[in-house]
Amino acid sequence: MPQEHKSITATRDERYDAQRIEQKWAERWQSDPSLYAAEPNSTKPKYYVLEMLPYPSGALHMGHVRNYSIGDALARYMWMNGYNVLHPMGWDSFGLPAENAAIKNNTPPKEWTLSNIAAMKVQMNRLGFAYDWSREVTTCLPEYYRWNQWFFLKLYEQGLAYRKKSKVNWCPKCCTVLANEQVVGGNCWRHEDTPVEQRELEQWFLRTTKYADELLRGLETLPGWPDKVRIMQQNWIGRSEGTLVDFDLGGTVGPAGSTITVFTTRVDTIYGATSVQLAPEHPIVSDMIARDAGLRTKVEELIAEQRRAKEAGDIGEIEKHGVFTGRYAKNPYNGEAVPVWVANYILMDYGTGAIMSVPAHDERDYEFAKKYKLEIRLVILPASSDPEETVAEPQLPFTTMDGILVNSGEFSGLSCEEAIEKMSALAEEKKFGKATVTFRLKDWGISRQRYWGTPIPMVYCEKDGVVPVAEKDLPVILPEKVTVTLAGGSPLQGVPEFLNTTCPKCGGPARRETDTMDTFVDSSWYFYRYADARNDKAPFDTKTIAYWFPIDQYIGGVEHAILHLIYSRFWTKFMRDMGLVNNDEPAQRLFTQGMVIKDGAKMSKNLGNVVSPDEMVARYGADAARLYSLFAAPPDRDLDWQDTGIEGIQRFLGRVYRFFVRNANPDHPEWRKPVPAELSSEARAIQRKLHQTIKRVSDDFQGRWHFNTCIAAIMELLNEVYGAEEAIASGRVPVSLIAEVQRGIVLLLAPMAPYLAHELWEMIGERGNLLKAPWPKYDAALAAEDEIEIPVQINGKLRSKVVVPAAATEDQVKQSALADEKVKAAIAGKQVVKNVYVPKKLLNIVVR
RNA sequence: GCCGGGAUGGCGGAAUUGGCAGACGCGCUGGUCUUAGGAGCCAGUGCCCAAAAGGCGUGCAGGUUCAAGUCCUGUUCCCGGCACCA
Repeated sequence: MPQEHKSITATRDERYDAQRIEQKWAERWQSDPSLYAAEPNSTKPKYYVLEMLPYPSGALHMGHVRNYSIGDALARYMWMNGYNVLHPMGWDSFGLPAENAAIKNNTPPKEWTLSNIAAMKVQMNRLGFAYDWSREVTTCLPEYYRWNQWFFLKLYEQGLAYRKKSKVNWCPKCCTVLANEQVVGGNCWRHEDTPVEQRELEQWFLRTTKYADELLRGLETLPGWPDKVRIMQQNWIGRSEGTLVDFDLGGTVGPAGSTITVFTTRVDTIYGATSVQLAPEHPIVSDMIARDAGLRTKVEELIAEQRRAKEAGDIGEIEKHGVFTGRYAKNPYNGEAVPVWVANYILMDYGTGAIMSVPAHDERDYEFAKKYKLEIRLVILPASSDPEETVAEPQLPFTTMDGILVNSGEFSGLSCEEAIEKMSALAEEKKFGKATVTFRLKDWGISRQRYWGTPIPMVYCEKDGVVPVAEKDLPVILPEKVTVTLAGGSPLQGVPEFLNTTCPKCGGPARRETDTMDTFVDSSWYFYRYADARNDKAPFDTKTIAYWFPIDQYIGGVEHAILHLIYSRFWTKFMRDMGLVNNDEPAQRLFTQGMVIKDGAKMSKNLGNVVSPDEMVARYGADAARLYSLFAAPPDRDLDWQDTGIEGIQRFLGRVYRFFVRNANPDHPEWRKPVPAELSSEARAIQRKLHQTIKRVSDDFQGRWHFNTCIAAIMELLNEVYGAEEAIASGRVPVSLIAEVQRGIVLLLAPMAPYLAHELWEMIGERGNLLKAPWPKYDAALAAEDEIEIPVQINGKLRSKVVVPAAATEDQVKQSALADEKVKAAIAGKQVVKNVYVPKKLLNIVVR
């Protein structure tokens, strides 16, 4: 036996040299920039596959390799299936790290960024990703960011961009404000150990809340998005239906008026309201403390407590404190005057910053009332199926909606749901309130007190106030000679030639806005620019967008589930309303790949478990690195990187290579002949496995995207032909079949290991472009088994297996089973109660 | 607290619809070729038992079913998101 396999022993010539092969093809591919270009006027169906663009930090990490390997496999697969594929790449190249590098190394941010881009582009090309670089987008260049400014002007015209003074999140490390979405558990999203401070600043906001409802409803039109992401966005938008109710204070307190409007989702419990609770920062509280020094001290304490809790990220666990203001407010439903309190658990930025407190039917109010000995009044009793039955007093607080109103005047006896409807209607009728909808989603604060970003195209004129820059004067160029520091305000304030300008309206002296835009503005629409990347008249041409959009498949990390993906959806809706695009949503399908981890933890410099893509490519080759990142786990799950795992993949690629070296014979007269219908059983087994493999790989590409099982299937096929090597060597397998198998392997491997696939394609004498070679089709008849093995269970336990022809009937299977020695022994002396036969799957004999 | 996701050999993972648990790969063991093997090739490898026969096995406890990793009830732990949201 060992002798027979002598020929499989590797010789020097058969060695798989990834570096040699990959260098050769990388050169060829780069010499033809049109290779991966999308066709402008194509009759083919379009397919837009997009991976999230990287921040040019200087080097790709394994998460990028994984993300882009998935996208590239899909793009290549779609090319092979005859689609006109758009597969672009770009650089999310504004942002703080460039400024930090500038401070540290005294390198201008632009220089640092562009050299990083150049380096990462080399990495991407070395990995063999098939991008249409003619559409490359670099967000930090004026050709791109001028359109950010243009969009800003459009938003401003429509009242969707506005300036307001408000409490904002401030990261002391970034020295800039952050959007709500960029605050993670009270900390900065980039500095996970840095608590965000609250500062009062005048800032530019985009009115994302205008689309709150549509952003929420739109999620239902996105079945191609992961449930997880949709649920996260749903929670983030936080729609809540409720009622606004005015409580009259009886006499004006100050500029904020004499009415406290509360928001409640449970107006049905209002007869149980025994106090009104105000957020410490409520304007009416400001009025009250203006005339009451004692109250002021206490309220300031509450504000401080609230601020501390917010900054520590545990506002949810704040110990409830409050203070009675000495005032009373009238409940418009029953005319009762209830005490007005200020409490540290009431948030100014949700609802109206004021609530009615119903201790009997709300956990928080209950806790507060217990502490301050406020009245607890039961107004809802649990619903009983039997109206005659006297209901026991429920355990307090009783918060479910499953109840009946009591002690609630004319509304007593109604169910909670009925009551909410009728009571809201009454409020509206009597003009002391109305049904309303509140959202958790806030407007997007986009001002950043940083240098390396898009200048906001506004000027401040002493005479005309806030004036937008004229469209024709765009772009407002970001100056390059700037001293970047991380102290006090935007570095642009220190650049007089930028700062000082003239008013677009009156021509008089004016000052430019020195804040720059959040970099999430850049990434909110970059994928539209790809479709028409060199347009200098408009951000893009609407007709071109209509052809390419929506994106067919977007692929990226789940960490963007809220931030980038909600802003992008907002931007699409605003552009649609402008008439710039026709689609309601940017991407039809979204795929979020799992993280790459090592030794059970996220890769990080601190842990020293970082795997470098460059090192992997140098040691194992790009194909191995790509294939392993597809093989080690299904793409939606986290991937545990194992160095021995990639070695296994490299071994597999070597086995493939050697099989081809030994058996490729394109000059053989039979190489291109059809495979004969009559085959030896050995040859037939290979043919069957080939067709089964084509089916399995195709199914996975179409459906679940479990590339790990695709690759496993190809490995099985290879193992099959290795097992038949002796039959091949001695001519019992027709050359035409070997040719078919080799063509099949190359085609199946082409999307995932393009370098080796191209090399082998050439080796087997193919001259056509593999990138667009048709994806192989399987023949169901050839994939079908002639004989199948049927497991035989006795009472549900596996006892034997019988081999029967694939077409065997139930009776035939039973007969062979009953003839089987093991089965006979197992049922000897017992009575067969019944047989369960699952065609082609299993036979279970139930005995007693 | 609420909302997702997960738990399968020594490891990564497979089992797409309730039908042979552990495909494929890693690791390990043995063999072979070799001056050598850290290359290649072949074989074995869930656990228990000396082996066979057999038994046990998909976080845990129950249940449904001829049949459960898969369905139902309860429960533990891990990961992610949200969190006095009124």
